Amino acid sequence: MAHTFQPVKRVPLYLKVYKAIEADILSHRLPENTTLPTETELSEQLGVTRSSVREGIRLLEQAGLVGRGAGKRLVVKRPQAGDVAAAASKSLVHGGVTFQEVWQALSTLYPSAAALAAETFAPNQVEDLGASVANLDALAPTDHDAIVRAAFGFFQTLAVGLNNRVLLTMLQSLNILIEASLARVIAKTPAAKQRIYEAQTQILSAIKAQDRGLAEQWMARHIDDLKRGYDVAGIDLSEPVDH
Amino acid sequence: MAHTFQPVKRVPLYLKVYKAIEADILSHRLPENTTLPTETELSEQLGVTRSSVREGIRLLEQAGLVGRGAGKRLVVKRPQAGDVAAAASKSLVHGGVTFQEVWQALSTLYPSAAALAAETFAPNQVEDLGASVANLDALAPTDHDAIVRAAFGFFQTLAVGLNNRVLLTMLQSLNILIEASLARVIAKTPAAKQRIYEAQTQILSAIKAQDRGLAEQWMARHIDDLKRGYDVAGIDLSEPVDH
DNA sequence: GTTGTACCGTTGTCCGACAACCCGACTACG
DNA sequence: CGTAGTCGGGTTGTCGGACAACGGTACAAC
Repeated sequence: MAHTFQPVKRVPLYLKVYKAIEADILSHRLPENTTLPTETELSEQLGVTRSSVREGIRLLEQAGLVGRGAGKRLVVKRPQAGDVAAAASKSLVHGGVTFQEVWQALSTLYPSAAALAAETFAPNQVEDLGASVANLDALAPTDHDAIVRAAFGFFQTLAVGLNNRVLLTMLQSLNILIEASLARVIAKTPAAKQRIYEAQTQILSAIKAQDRGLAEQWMARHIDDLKRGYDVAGIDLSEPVDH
Repeated sequence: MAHTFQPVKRVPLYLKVYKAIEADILSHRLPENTTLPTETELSEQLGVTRSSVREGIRLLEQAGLVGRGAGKRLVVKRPQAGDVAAAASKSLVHGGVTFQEVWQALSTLYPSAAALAAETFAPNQVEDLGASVANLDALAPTDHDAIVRAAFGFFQTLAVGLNNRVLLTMLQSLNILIEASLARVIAKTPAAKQRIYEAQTQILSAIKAQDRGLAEQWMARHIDDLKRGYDVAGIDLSEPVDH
């Protein structure tokens, strides 16, 4: 086989600036909450103009590695699960994923997550979940916005309770992806509150009883039930999730 | 309750530039592969200096919404699943997630994914999976790098075959998160190739037989087995995944 | 047909300047 | 004493202009 050459890579300065600072952050040479030097100082230390430094900073900013602190100085940040989830969801939406794909992911991930919760939840976490369900129960069946918030509150409490940032990020991404559309569906489904309440109650008691299989089953049914609302509302599942 | 005021928001121009272009991209007014105007033209159209435009462009760049095309002009891009997964993994690593969390996520997600594969895979997809396993089988038990690549090839083929970009993104994130460390583990485990081969063969035949439960079980065992390698290698699972 | 050359448009980088703004210190006033 | 003005220094945000580096194209030369 003939030898082929790699294209030589020329790296713009602003990218080098980004890489340089990123490396120091990822290696913890710049710990969380450190305030970075001023742009002028950075430009002196790195030997490039302030313009290039600023362009590099924009990249760091968008990557969630730094943020503006109290004054205006840059501060090293660690990305929160919520931020990562939001960014990922945005990209996925823009990538054109369909409702079908999101629902399949929900059906795949959430039942297993419920099973895990049944196994690992401490009594006070079960209590939190119970509070979430009670919160839903107290609402008027016509207050659709509040019902949606409460329904997601249950999922959110469950996700947070798993105490696992990887799973949390994934579950939150899914939540974000369906939240908007599910709100529309619930607004059109008269018995929504009742059905959600019953399903979540069943899931709750399965988790309380530490019954993996049951929690998984009921969560699967719950997701399925929510999904059915889309058919009823006439939403085509093969369409991209909109923004 | 006393009335409280929202902090007044001052939006820098470069952010407005970002939002403006992002909005046009997300709404498909700028479809994929569109070449954007030159920086000078953008600065004229938007009424700001080129510097501000450039800072906005860096944000778009990092968000994966645009990329440099053939020449050097900016081209509208849609984020690929791989990009999103890479970005998410990076953030999670920087967030300090532990091996424990990653493995729990793997054990939660992959068995369900295998079950889904058993249900949905077409014969030619099963064939692809089989090729992946055969590929592994052909390797020398000492060629650790190749074994790692082949093992991940199986996971990758399975993830792609699901034909679901949401799940693909999540599964790929997990792959990236353990890839480096798993390579180290496999290098230290003599019987690694054999054990991986057997597990993946079992999973394959379960999928071929369209047996959800069996595929799920074997995948769970496979993941468990891989995880055990960490204990043997003396890696503390409560430590953060390193970079 | 390949190589050399010249030109042009675009990006990358630099410089210098200034307005807007945050913050701390200090003063004046009630 | 405490609150509201005022001032000055430090920093970011924005501007404009300048030029080198590079990609692409067109054309001539070998």
